[in-house]
Formats: sequence, C-alpha cells, structure tokens
Amino acid sequence: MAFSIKEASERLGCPAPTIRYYEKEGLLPYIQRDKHGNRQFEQEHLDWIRLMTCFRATGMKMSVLKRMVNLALDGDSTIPQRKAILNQYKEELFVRQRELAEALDAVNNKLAIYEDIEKGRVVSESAMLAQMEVQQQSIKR
Amino acid sequence: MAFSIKEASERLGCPAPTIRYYEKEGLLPYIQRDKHGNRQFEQEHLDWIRLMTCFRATGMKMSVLKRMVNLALDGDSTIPQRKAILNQYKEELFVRQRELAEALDAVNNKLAIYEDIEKGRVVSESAMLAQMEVQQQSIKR
DNA sequence: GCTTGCCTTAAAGTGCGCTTTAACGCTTAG
DNA sequence: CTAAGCGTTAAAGCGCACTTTAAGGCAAGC
Repeated sequence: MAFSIKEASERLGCPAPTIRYYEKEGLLPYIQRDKHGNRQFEQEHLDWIRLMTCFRATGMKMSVLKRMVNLALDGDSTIPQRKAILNQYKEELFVRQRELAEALDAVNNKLAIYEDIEKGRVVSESAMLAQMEVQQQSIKR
Repeated sequence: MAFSIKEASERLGCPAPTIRYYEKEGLLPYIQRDKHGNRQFEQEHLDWIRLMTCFRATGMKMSVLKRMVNLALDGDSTIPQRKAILNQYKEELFVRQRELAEALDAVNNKLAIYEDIEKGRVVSESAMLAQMEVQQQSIKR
C-alpha cells in the first residue's frame, strides 16, 4: 500500500515539488522507487512529512530537521543528541509563545484605542500622533 | 530630546541599517533631520519601531505594516480599515497559537518515546522506523 | 499513432527581509 | 593635519525555503 507523489501531495496539502525538494535535501531518506523510477510513499513517510510541516510552521529550520534525520540514520546511540535538539526547540517554542502573547496584548490595546477614538473619548491630534500614542500605551506593559 | 540613530539602535537592540531600511520603505514617516541631515528619533518613533518589531516577530509582513502607516497618514477616517487589519492579524495570531500548541504536543510525544527507547521499554526496530513510530503516535492527536 | 496525464531531473527564478559594501561628509581629539 | 568616530546614500549581496521552468519518459484511452 504505497502512494504516488500526487496522492501524497493531496493527502498532505503539500505541493509535490516541495516533497521532491525535501527528498533532495536529505529530509526523506528511504523512499523507494517503482520500476519506472517513481517514488512510492508509505504511510510512515506521510506522517514524517506532516511532522516536519508542523515543526517548520513553528520555526524549525530545515538544517535542524536534516540533523535529526542524519542522527536517526546513525541509530539509537544518537538519541541523547536528538533529545537535546528537541529540548532546545521546545525552548524556542516557549519564546514564541511569549512573543505571541505580547503581540496579542499590543493588538488588543491598539484596538481599544481605536474604539476610544471612534467614540470620541480620545482626541487624536493627528494621524501619526494617534499612531504613536497607541504605542506608548500598548508597549509599556 | 531626540536620539541619534546609534542611540535608537542601542535602545531598541535593532541594527541601525535595519532602521534606515524601515524608513526607506515608508514604515517611518516624519523622521526629522538635523542641520547635517542626520535623523532625529523621538521617543514615539522608538515606540513605533518596538511595536513593529513585536508584530514582525509574530508574522506580520512589512507590507501590512506599510498599509497601516499609509492609512494612519490619511487620518482618523481610516480607523475602520486599520481595525480590520488588526482583527485579521489577531486571527493569524490565534492560528499560530494553535500551531505552537500542536508542535509542543508533538515534541513532547517524541521526547517521551525517546525516553521509552532509552529505558528499553520500546524496541526500536531501526533508526528510521523509530523516527516513523514517533510520528504516528504524536500526530494522531 | 497520438494526445493526455502522470512521472522524472537539473537548473534557474522568486520573494522576503534584511545585511553588507562602497564611497563619501562632518566634527572632535591629539 | 589627520585619524577616529559618527553620520549619509545607493546598490549589491545574502540566506532561506521554496517555486517554476524546461526537457524529457512511460502508459492508458480514443
């Protein structure tokens, strides 16, 4: 039960050229070919691509994915290194969470100020000044 | 009370060339020059740059920042449009929050599986297979 | 037999957000 | 007087992650 690249692409919502590119970059070892040289994706490959997509969407670089693949190819003895990579990535995720929370805070603040202006509760001296005022209130925590 | 580009750069932890680049791209209107043509940053400019940095770090594109600046320059009548942009950005922040949560889940799952392998609770058939097993467990929610 | 539709590859192109370079000017300290 | 240290500009370069293009191969249906 193997998938063509088109099927893989459809199931993953990921363009076929991108999948080929990942393989070329060494992120997808062990993909077999049929007698015509066409790639045959197994469910495990789709799962791995999905995980990579998840990690990529949250800031993991391809070079890091590649290091993980290479370590995996070297066997279980590299598990400590892989754990270290994942733990570092996890820290980055926490940083991003804080960044998101801050941005959410700032955007809510700016929205609230716009409402104030709309309801005439705040006099906006000039367009740019209004812009600036927003900062001062939303940035200083 | 104005700042030189060097002072601005130091206070913001943002390279001076980046600040110049932002001005060139129209993200920083109204920056005055002294008699030598040197930029004079006011506190409001620093605050605005800081806010832009916050938004940029969480995925807002420069083109969106530029649209907001242009709208702000057109006065209070554009506040509804600016609100719309911010509300859309807010939705994107929520998407990113979900992506982060998913990634965090997946990484914790993978870490747990590595621990299992290390403690011999799981037999890893091959390096790549181990890699794949992780996916199946961490992805299917 | 020929078009359609899938696949292949290598290589070039794209978009974004900086970052670096090069060439130059002003001002202050030694 | 000159070197250090700040500023300026336009233009080129870079890193990343794709994306597109070009040229071709195989197989099924009309």
